[in-house]
Amino acid sequence: MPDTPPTPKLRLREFLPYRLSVLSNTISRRIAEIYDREFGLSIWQWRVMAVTGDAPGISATEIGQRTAMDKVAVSRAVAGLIEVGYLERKSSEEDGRRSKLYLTPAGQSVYNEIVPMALSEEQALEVVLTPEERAELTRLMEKLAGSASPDRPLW
Amino acid sequence: MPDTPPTPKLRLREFLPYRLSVLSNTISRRIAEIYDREFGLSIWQWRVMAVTGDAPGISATEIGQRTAMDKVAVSRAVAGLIEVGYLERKSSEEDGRRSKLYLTPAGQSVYNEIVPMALSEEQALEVVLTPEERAELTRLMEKLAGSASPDRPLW
DNA sequence: CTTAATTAGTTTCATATGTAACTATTTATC
DNA sequence: GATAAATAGTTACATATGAAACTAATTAAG
Repeated sequence: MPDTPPTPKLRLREFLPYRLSVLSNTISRRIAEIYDREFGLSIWQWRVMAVTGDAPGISATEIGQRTAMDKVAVSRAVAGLIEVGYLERKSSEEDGRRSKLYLTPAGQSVYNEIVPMALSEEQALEVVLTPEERAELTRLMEKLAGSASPDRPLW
Repeated sequence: MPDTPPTPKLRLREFLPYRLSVLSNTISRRIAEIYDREFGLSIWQWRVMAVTGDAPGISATEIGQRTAMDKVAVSRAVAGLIEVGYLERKSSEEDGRRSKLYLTPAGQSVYNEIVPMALSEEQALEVVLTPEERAELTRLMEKLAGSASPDRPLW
């Protein structure tokens, strides 16, 4: 009678998907708290502002591609930002389905404030790493990203 | 009249919190899909099973600490697992508030099946990294985790 | 002891999120 | 050029999640 193979050990704390998730959530929480407290923005709204500030006239679909958000999330974030007056929508001449998005002056001003804060948060986080380590981390994350979704766009 | 300082550039794709979030979500999604399809388990339920399998008799509060889940999430995951018959609750003799959790035979059997799958998913993911790179990634993530929450328990 | 403060865990309620269905417009096919 | 297929974006609905209130049991303080 054959033995049943013993169940291998798994310790959650050493399990990569778990460790990544906890780390990412810890960081996201911290940052979300700042955006919310300082500007009343959700992470999603902040992402939309970030890419719109970087590429004025961008469409909702493009925002989705650049932010890894699905179209419903983009739609909601955009609606909220228009509501509070940070974003403005113009419909595209060439394509009536599409709309082009722009920061309003108020939105631009929030953007100008939030970007340095975001960058300084990132730096505060990365301060424990040497420049070489940061580069290495990026490289390793890229490798993992490729492994996790081989069909992912290469940017 | 002083110039206003120019807004520094921020590209979301190069922003560490964003990159981490996208990577983590990509991986979590993939794995969640497997647990759900194969065993009808959510990520949270799987985490509870993982630590209960590793430490039978554990309490809900301890599960929360080990899985980075809040007590509401633990409570719900445990309730669901008891419902489907994978987990059993005994109340503690010493402390009437506390309850001790155990995998049922059915739960143990799912556990025995799921652990190898989880480990092999992890390996499939990490296959693009050399052992040295894996160690380095762990080290860098630990550093970041310490930076992100300096008060975090040291395990 | 008796009362207050703490802790374990659950329930409630309000909000966030994802999937699918929908509208409007554009592009492709015949 | 009419009709079908595809695309951009929104809406509706069902479920997930988090914060706060709650219950029950234990521990601390007087």
